[in-house]
Amino acid sequence: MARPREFDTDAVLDAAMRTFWQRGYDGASLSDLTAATDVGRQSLYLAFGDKQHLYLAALDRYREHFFAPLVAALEQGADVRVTLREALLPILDGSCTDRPAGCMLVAAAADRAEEDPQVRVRVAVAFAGLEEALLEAAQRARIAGLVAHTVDLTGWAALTVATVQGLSVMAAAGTPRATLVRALDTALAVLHP
Amino acid sequence: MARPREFDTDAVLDAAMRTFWQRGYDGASLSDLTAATDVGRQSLYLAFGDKQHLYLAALDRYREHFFAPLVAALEQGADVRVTLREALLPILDGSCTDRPAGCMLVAAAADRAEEDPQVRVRVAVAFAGLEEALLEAAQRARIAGLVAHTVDLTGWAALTVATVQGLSVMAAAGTPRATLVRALDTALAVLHP
DNA sequence: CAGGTTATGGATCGGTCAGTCAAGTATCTA
DNA sequence: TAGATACTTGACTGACCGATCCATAACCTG
Repeated sequence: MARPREFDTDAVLDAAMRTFWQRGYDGASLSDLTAATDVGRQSLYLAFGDKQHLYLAALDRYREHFFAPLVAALEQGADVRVTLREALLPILDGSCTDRPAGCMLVAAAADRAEEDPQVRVRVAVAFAGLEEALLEAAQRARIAGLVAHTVDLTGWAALTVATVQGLSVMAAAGTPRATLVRALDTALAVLHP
Repeated sequence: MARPREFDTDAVLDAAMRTFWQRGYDGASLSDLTAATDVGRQSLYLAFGDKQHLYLAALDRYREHFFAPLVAALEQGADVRVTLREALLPILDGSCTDRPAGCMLVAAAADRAEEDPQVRVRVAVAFAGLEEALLEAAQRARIAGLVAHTVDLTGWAALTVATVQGLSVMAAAGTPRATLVRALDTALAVLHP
């Protein structure tokens, strides 16, 4: 060992994540990243490799901190409608000032998946996991009599994932909150018995 | 008058539209655009102004040629489910080789709306129009007894727009066709009486 | 045909990008 | 304390970006 790092890797990764989340991959320049992290160019390169790998690490951190908890809550048997609504409302409006609008994984799908296969895989795996968790949670709710028997739950899970993705894009694009919330509530109301 | 243009403005705009559609605003460099249109740099600038205005013109052309026909079909009383399905299926898979995957207006929302207010307005107006057309078409279908009385049509219209946007993003990101079609069909099935 | 006007194509501009290099500095181990 | 090791800093590289300049070519009008 020799001279230790002057920065905290987790904090730097968090700042980088928010920069990518807000501005996208191309929109976040190395200058933006060094400014946001308060870490020099070369130190970033030594610690994380190139820009692509820093982005992948930031995306993994996003999944771990913001996406996985939603999936975990669904898997642990939380109420589908309550869980989804609580998880998504902060995404939909700009009122949540501690984070950028929209879902970073959806943004990654929109502006990075086509060019970077590793991003494509991460996005696909994440949303496949969400869809599966939604399906199983809805099936449990049906057994408990909380969901109508006329709803095709497989289709509903796919529909809900697509809706969440659409809501995320339009939230980041500035669509009025009311429209987004109405769409979300309808998707949840479909389940009503 | 003096020397006339050597190129057809419509054809050039069409090529530029497809280039922006496929690669996004930042991803489409002027070199890409001159290559795709087979028109020189300076000629593009004289004919369309700068890159931003060329993009706006391309976006308007997209709306006119690909988006407006869907809205018009809905307004003219075509069957909601059939019209939506026919319009969206070509977007969802890569099998439609005559155009890039996904909806250009959704792509514009994702990667350009935040920076360009004119793009934001165009996106908002277009999807507000789609939502209104969907609502009115569903209301007419309900009167004709083709739609269940238990569905909140206002919410369904908002939900469907969000779903379409989500499908578009994930189609462009390479999500398997089957998942996308299932989500679309479920959104349409919600209307069933 | 002459004069004016516009389109074209190539060279080039300043600026920014991701990424690298090298010199200096701080810390650990022996 | 000496030397090895690793981090930091800032200047720098080549490539590409959007945009502009300019000389030339093509066309219309009078």
